Amino acid sequence: MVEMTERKKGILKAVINEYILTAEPIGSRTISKKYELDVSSATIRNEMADLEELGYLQQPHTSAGRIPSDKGYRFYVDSLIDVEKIPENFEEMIRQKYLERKKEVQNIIQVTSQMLSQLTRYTALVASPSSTEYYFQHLQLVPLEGKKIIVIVVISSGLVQHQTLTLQHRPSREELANISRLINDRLQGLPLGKIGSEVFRELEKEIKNHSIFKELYRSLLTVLTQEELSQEWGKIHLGGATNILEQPEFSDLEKVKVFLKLFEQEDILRQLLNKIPAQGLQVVIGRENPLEEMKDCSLVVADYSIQDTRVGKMAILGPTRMNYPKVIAAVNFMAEVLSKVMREED
Amino acid sequence: MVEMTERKKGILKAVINEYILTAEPIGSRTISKKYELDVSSATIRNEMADLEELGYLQQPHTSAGRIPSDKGYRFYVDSLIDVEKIPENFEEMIRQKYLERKKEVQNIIQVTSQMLSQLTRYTALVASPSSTEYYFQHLQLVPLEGKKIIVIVVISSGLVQHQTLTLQHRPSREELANISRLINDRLQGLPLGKIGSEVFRELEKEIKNHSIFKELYRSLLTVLTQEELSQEWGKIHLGGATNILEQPEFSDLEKVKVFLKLFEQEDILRQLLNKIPAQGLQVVIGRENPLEEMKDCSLVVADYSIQDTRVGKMAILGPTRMNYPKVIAAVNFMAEVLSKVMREED
DNA sequence: TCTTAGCACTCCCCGGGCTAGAGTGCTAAG
DNA sequence: CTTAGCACTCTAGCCCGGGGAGTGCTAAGA
Repeated sequence: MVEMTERKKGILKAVINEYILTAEPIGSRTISKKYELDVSSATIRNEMADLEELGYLQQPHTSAGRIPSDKGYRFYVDSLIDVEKIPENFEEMIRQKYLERKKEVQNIIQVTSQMLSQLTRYTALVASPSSTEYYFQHLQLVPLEGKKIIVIVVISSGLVQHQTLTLQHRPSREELANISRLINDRLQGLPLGKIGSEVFRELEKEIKNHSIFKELYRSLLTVLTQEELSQEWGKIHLGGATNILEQPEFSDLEKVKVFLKLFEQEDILRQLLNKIPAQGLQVVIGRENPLEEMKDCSLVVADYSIQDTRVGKMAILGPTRMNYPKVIAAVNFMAEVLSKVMREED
Repeated sequence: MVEMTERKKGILKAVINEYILTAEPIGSRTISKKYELDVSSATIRNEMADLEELGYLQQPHTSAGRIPSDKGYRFYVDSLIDVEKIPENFEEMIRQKYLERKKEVQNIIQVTSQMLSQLTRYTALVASPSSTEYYFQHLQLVPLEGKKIIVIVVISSGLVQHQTLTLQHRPSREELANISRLINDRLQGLPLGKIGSEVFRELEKEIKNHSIFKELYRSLLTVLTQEELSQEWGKIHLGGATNILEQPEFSDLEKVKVFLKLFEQEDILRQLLNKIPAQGLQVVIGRENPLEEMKDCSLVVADYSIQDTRVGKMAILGPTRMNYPKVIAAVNFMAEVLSKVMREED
């Protein structure tokens, strides 16, 4: 019966570190030379054969070096990894980047995805905040030409949703002012999740004399309902989508196609992130992934918060042979910085 | 001295049509067989040699068939092409698609790029309206928590720009109402192009007692200045970016990389479209292209209008060997439909 | 003078076979 | 238990030659 020993762990770690760098199968000679383990290549060979038997390593073919298996990576991530440190001054630099853009949520998210992909050289996915924790702040009805009005809803932390609407007749300014005052009084401060048809029914009683309300109703509901909001909110920003092309494992055009097609379908990406129960930091390796297409990929996911409430996720997508120490550090770091920045926003 | 004849034109057209279909060099036999020109392959060979001398065709190497040169495509597009017809019922289908989404400008543009890429199986670029022809409609200042307010500007045809702003002190509701009324009175109906620092200076005199104005000033200017607006307005929507991968000329991964990188840089795409003086429909072939990277590509560009004013452009990007009859028809068609839909919006 | 059949020639593509090199597993000795 | 040595295996890269597609030229026919 083969068992795990400290030396085996050292060798496994060495193999994975080396493989992360080179993307080539690693032979016993390389290990015994580069890492001072003070044993000969023959010994390493024996140990590697054991590690293969244990399922941590595998051979692409006889007479080639070893590469890590998913199980090997898993063990590495769980027990062997030395997470990198992010240089002190990076936070300042990134804050600078945030300041350069208007402090709008969508911009912040976009900057985040860019930074994350630059930091890691992989592809970053960042989901904008999507949460029942948002609350209604202000409704504004602005008349346009003719019978059209624009419905603007301001939600906490500066999120704005708007929609144009054509009414049956041209509304007067007072009419609009009245109705928006009524609605504002009733809804102000309510969490979006609690705004349902009951609230509207109550409202309808109060303002049933305004025929506009019925027309507004549908519009408001769509603007406020999560599904509609999620168009903008759960929105996934991709950063460095083409970075994945730089990885040697994607030198095959067919594979690349599959991925880029995936990237074009936002809803799939959204589902992907949602399926992963990120609390803190989570690493999903190879076939652990919910999508078959991603069997050669890993995801490093973290969530970020506004005021201690988890509202969104971010992830790095890269090949299974990913620089985990670096990526884990980067994702952790960005999640923290983003959470801080979001808090300051409020 | 070799001269162009009707028969040469026929052969050139046949070669290009065939090459568009197969992406392989075309031999004389193929032409004499598939197209009933009633001459033997030997005659075709002579004619093709002439066409090569004239610069319309070229040979990848001796003893291969001919492929069209940029000049050949140019002649084809200018003089030989039979533009395809778009089926009658397509317009209805596309209108349906428009209706499915909220009738917001950004959504309309997105749908347009999707449709265009589906229609052609190439990559579509659609620039959102960007124009001095837009005019100011309404300003709204909404207080958020603390010292923050949100500045919302509604521009003609329902475009909305907004930005959050932190003031020196917490503003009162009346203060905000007053100042926005003053600004609205002054700016209402002004074309954005005419809103410059002079207007603001005048305004400043009127409302100098409101200390808020100075703080607002910068914010308003950025919201209203084109450069800032162009963030959203000149915004390029890509449709079917990965379609370009389906083309055999992009089976080389290096080429693909160049393109996908390009697609990630919106400003470059914007410049690209701006450099092309699209009035009606324009075809840019191969090296005629302003970007070196695109020497193997063609662009078919058209502009679209709102109320007879050209406000934006759309384009199809594909390999030089592109199905011009189809693409030209599609771009023309979508530009027209979009112009119609935009008009109905107002 | 233009067209066409015939033919020799050119060049690419593709598959087979061969070699060099890297890495292994096994054995036997330290 | 470790290690040196060795035979073995497998791949990547290279060269080579044949088949095929297509050409240009020539000379004969309309």
